[in-house]
Amino acid sequence: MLELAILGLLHEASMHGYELRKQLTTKLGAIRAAISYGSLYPTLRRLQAGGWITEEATPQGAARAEIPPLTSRRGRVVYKITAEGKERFQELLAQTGPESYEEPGFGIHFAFFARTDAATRLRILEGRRRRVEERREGLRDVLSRAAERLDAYTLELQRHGLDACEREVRWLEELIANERSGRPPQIDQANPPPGRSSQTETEEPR
Amino acid sequence: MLELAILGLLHEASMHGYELRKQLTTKLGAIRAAISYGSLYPTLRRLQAGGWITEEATPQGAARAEIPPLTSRRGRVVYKITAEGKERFQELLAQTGPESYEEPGFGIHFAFFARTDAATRLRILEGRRRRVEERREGLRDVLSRAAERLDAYTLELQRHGLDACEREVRWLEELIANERSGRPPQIDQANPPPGRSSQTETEEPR
DNA sequence: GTTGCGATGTATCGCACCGATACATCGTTC
DNA sequence: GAACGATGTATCGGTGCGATACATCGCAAC
Repeated sequence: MLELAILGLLHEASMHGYELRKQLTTKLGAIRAAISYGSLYPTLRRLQAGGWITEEATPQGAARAEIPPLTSRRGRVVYKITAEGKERFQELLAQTGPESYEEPGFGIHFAFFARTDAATRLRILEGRRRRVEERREGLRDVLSRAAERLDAYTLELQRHGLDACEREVRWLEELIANERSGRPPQIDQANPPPGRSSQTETEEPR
Repeated sequence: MLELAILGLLHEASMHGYELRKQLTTKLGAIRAAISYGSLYPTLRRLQAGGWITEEATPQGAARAEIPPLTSRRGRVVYKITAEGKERFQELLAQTGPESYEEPGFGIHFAFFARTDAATRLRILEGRRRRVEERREGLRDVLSRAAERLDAYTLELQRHGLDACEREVRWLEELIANERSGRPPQIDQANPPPGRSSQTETEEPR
């Protein structure tokens, strides 16, 4: 799941790990607190091993290779998505399985909807809705035959959960209606979304 | 975290794994879909190793030890909490750290509030509120200086997350007010919560 | 002036938990 | 009689997290 998010961000611009984490935190702030380095770096390693991303030369140029003997001088490592990585990103984007309907998978997919085709968007939104409805029904069941002798606090928790489910279903309904009406939010102000086609082709080094 | 939940349920009654999972699913249904066996059994193993729980004899009595040669005849294994386990449960219940303010820790603690002392309840509720408020502020920041050039879908996600935060803070406020007024939900109908002090002292075997 | 602190930055380790899978029994339905 | 779904125990690989370590830089306090 993290792979999708990282490829998505690196698709927009090359970055080093620290920056990546910050961007992930704001982009996915609604669905998870903060990405741990214990997840980030191993995932970067994995992506690198798969050939989806590569290391770029550091801003200081050759400096990094020059001073390995003492203190090892670890410079910032800038990661860049490869052509295969872009393909992989598209593949992951279009992939809809059960994990696209659960958190955090749903949230991550949703965060990249601007680069997802309309059919996939709809499939994911409907899949998610179904899931949340099931969850909602489960909670309703427990609450109705509350003979389940659950204490008041536990019941309160279920009530709050049920409320959240109902709210999310309504939210999803709205989004689905928007999608169907062919009026998705897409670009509202002035946001050329992924490609940044104009200007510099290569990232300026500092 | 699972340890707390399992000890809590076994505190109420001895059970085998399958039943435990079902009960966990309904008790914690509001905060997580279903507990995986890949979590449950290792945790039971861990609890057993720590001496917090023990295996009870299976209903069929000696049958289990008799027929190991062929087909190994795996019977149901009933787990029972020990005296040390009850102590451990109290200890975990009273323990308030950062993980008691995050999901899923918060939800699990909350689910056992009926057996938590009032001071701890209040501390957890306030800690949680603080956390959610921080999260809310973070989302507000991102949304206000939306110059963060996030696309419309990502913004919609943040908006939904912000809404959920605001709602939860209000919910927590209410709960905290209730706690302070000394009128916690506790036992509303007729639910003698943990001890089941009357009737059978030893669990009747089927 | 140095000292100490917070931000930037890379990285690993152990652990908790999940999803998939395997295997076995039992009762009911066709 | 066999096919299926519920009950039941258990493991395996993988993902992600929290804690921790280490290093640099700029700036504010003393």
